[in-house]
Amino acid sequence: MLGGPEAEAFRARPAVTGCAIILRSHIGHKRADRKLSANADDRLDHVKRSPPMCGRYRLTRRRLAEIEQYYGIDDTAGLEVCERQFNIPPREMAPIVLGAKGRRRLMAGLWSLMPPWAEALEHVNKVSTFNAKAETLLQRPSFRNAFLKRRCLVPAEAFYEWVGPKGKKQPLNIARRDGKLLSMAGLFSFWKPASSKGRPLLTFTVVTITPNRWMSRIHDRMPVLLQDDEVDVWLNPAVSDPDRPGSFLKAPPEDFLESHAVDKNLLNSGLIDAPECAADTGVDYEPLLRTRA
DNA sequence: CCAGACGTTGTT
DNA sequence: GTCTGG
DNA sequence: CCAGACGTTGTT
DNA sequence: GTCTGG
Repeated sequence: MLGGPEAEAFRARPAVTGCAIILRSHIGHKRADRKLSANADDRLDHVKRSPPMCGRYRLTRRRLAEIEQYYGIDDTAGLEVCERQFNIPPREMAPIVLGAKGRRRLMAGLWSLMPPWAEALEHVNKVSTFNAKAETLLQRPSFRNAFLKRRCLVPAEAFYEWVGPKGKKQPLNIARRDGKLLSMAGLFSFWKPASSKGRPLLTFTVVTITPNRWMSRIHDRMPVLLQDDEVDVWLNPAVSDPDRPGSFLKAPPEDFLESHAVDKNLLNSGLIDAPECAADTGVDYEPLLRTRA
């Protein structure tokens, strides 16, 4: 797997882009239909549209071999469309681990879950679906069936989180203390427009939970980070405790993670995808952390 | 019943 | 498709 | 997630 | 303020 042709394709991404660019050109192309829902949106004053958490992370190609080894991947597909590595934002393509039928596949997916009834990719510009709250997975039409039947892993070297007041936001790199890969709990779907005869688009979301004590200094949500022995259970719903399907949706141990400051000029815009995004700037962010109640 | 939403969490 | 709001 | 834009026409 | 783009 280490030096296979697909691995090569993954490393040497083509100059001419694939789906990602096509997707981007589709998303946001049509805006006329927003007028139709404007009145309805105005009435939803209890549903605020705001940025969710866990909205940026890192997964680099140089660790592909480790990814394959760590998850026991026996097949990879379409990874060349994953353009981002060091600074991956929502609605970009990124690799996820599917565990269907005992096989572990690493496939490129769009970071924003498309529900089956969505008519067009613009859906993800109207309804935020790149995070899903663990507490309400069974209640949300957008996530319920995916939670019951279509779970995945979202592998990450680190995720980024911001601390401090608006205008002075300081990004932090949050990773495992032991240096291993993070396994964020995810849900996936294969989506295509009703009229389309093309190949469906794989899409995914990252499940979030209330944070542990360590993480609560930084934020009031965190991604569900599966422990090594929870990965199989998550991927295979049939094995999950049927009475408490979400019993392993919990925050990790207090000593699981570590953090360091990263360059806000590189991270904040979302445009830059460079190796330096991971570098510790040495900035003292302690004063920016939340004071616990 | 029909119409319309369907989602996240920060900040003041 | 399924749920909520009216 | 944050940064940065924020617009129009017609027609079926 | 709210949406899109990356």
